[in-house]
Amino acid sequence: MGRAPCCDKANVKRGPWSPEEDAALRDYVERNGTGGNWIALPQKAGLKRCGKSCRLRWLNYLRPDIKHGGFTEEEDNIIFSLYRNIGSRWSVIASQLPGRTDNDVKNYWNTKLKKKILAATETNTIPLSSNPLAKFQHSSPSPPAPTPPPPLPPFPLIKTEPFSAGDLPPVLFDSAFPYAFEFYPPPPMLQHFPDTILADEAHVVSRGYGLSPLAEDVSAASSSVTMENNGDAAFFPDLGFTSWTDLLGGLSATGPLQSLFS
DNA sequence: AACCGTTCCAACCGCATGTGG
DNA sequence: GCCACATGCGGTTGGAACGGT
Repeated sequence: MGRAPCCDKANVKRGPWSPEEDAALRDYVERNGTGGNWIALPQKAGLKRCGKSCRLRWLNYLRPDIKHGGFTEEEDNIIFSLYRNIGSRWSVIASQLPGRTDNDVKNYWNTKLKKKILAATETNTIPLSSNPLAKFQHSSPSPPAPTPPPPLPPFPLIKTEPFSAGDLPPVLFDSAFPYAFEFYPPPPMLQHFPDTILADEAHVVSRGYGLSPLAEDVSAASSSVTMENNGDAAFFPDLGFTSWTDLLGGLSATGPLQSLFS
């Protein structure tokens, strides 16, 4: 037996919302709030819609703080950096873009930003090594590898215990998202950490959540660097890092990253 | 003007997760 | 711990708008 549907599809309207429906939903929510119960809301608001549909319409379109219109260069950078670091976790990415929804960000990425990044890579505006899409690109004229590498585990893993501001250096802490990443496998820059590594904005999540590994580099890094948990965060004793202070003390930032460290 | 292919985004779907009894 | 239900989330789709021929 399958899961019961969230509503009776025969008796609910589907498809695009009319201005009248929008007005009814907006009026109801502004007067009464959601009441924490979207399932009951459409009936109370006089709408022949599924509660799920109402929720989506409110969150993605009707909310007063929604920002409509094109994405800025800064938003592009944030999406790019976060996608590279955490993948398609659109709700997390959207939470860092005031007024944007996960649906917005997802659509924007799929229809525009992905192509923009691919184009930038092809014109060398973005180094291939920094491109989260590099693995999808052809590397002509060399033929594809005969055996594809095994799938990588998801990364980074996010600790479930929240941090407080004092636990981490400011560059790695944001009160809106008080979690640290436990890198698994370890970020490849910890193998080499050239002085310029952090000058590349793409290597650091814009809001300072963590240092990002590259999928393409991960398997090599994981085989040669060991990692251990030191309290709440992951460090790399083989490389001489035993704390965040050690780790950050060995790194320098230039360009757009200077503001994060100053 | 008509047709066709592409782009874009709102909306849907189903699974995952959270929560209360 | 189990179950039922509500909500959250990411992937996918449908169709309107747009541009080219």
